[in-house]
Amino acid sequence: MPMPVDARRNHLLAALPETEWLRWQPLLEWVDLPLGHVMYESGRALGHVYFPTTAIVSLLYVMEDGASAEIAVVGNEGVVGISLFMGGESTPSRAVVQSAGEGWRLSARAVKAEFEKPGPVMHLLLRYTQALITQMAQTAVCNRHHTLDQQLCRWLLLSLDRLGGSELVMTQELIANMLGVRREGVTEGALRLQKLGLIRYARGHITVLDRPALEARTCECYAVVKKEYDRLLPARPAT
Amino acid sequence: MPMPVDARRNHLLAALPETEWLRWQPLLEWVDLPLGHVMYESGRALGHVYFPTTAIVSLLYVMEDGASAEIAVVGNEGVVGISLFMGGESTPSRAVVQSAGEGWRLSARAVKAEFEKPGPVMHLLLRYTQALITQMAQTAVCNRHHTLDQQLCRWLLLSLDRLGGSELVMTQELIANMLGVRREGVTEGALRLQKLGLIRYARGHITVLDRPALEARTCECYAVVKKEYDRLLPARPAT
DNA sequence: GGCGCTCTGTACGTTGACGAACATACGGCG
DNA sequence: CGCCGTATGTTCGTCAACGTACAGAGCGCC
Repeated sequence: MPMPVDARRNHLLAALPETEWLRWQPLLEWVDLPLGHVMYESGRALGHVYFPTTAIVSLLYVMEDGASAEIAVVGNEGVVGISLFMGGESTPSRAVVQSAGEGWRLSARAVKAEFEKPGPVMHLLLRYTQALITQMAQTAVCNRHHTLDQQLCRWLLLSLDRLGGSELVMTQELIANMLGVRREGVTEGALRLQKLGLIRYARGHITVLDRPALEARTCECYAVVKKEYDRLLPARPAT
Repeated sequence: MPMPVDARRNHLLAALPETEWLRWQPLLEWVDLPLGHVMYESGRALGHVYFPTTAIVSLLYVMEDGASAEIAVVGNEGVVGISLFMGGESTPSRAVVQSAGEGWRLSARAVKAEFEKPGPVMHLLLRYTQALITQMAQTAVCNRHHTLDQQLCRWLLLSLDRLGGSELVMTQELIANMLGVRREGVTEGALRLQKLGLIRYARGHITVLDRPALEARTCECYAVVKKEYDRLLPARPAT
């Protein structure tokens, strides 16, 4: 088996029909995605789309005063850089690696060429985009109505889903940046969760001990998003 | 000129190249869109996409407890029902007519057939979708960081842009539902704006008197969204 | 032309998150 | 082994928005 077999740890790449997969293999390029790496900047045209395998990427908007808010999160279920095939070439948001890892990338030219052919690639990418839209919409709702505690749970669960495993490497400061809240707020929330025995953490390492309890403590937003991803992107539909 | 010439008051329909426009004309169906009409319901498959001409439509999410939050707003610049061509068939959100008016609709079958042909129709709809995504993202940011007053201004401006003119027919109660805030909060905000001479209102009619001042009073979110719509959907690119 | 409904205005206590300031504690490096 | 930087914990006053309750006020309808 050639090297890019690892690439199929990304669900979108895994969902490619065999023909497309064979055609894509030589085009895929492995990339290391270190923590904090800015994958694209607001308004800047992108050179590649990225399919994370082990990394998690946050799409966030940074305001004029420097405050930020996460809009959505992308992991091995998706792709970073949808504006390339959506036709806008750029977006007002920024993509930052939130959890270090790896991924595969495809040049802008290649992805556009693949997308233009009517067929499964286009439909797969569009269905993923719709799932991403749902995540953004639910983020808006959640920001409006739910407490910091609920949002923290949602965020932990979304990140967990995209990592596989039960541990995240992530300081409270970083989480606060992502959620667009104060670090102290995250500390208080995390403390409560720890006291209840749902998580354990220390200096940038968070372990989830009781996932069902976390799910019970979060708002409906998490379930809505999860359900929509499962509906739009069933596991390996093309294998 | 045949009847559907009015349909070109919708910017997307207006942007269609002549060939496509001629093909679409017989497929378009005029629809009345009365206030409060639910165009589609969470999770329900859609039968048509709608191109508003004079109506404004809110995409909103209604929570289990009945509270709601607006995710985006669509007027004569866009189309309601993107999930039809995105491939999901439905979304977890609801579309409600926020300001009565009219529009044109195209059957699900027709729009899918048109979208599948590689060419200008697909690119136009996708670029619109990306603009809509930006609006949703910015709504999330705005909900996180900005005051009710700022959001009220943003909302008025977005609605105004989609109506043309300076008057909206809209009670404060309805605005509150859209924004997902208390009615009293909207009253207080509107009162402040009125005292400053930026708007005038009475029993469900709001007139904007000083638009530049409104723009100065809102957050950056409005400008970001507006700029992105202008960038992605320049006026009549295909005429 | 008054009755009733809808829309708008006002008030008050509560609360979740903020901003700022500071206290503790772990862990790696010299 | 001790120092220092980063990570986490705590406190306190402030504030925007909430929930609730109720008071005018305009409009239409009988």
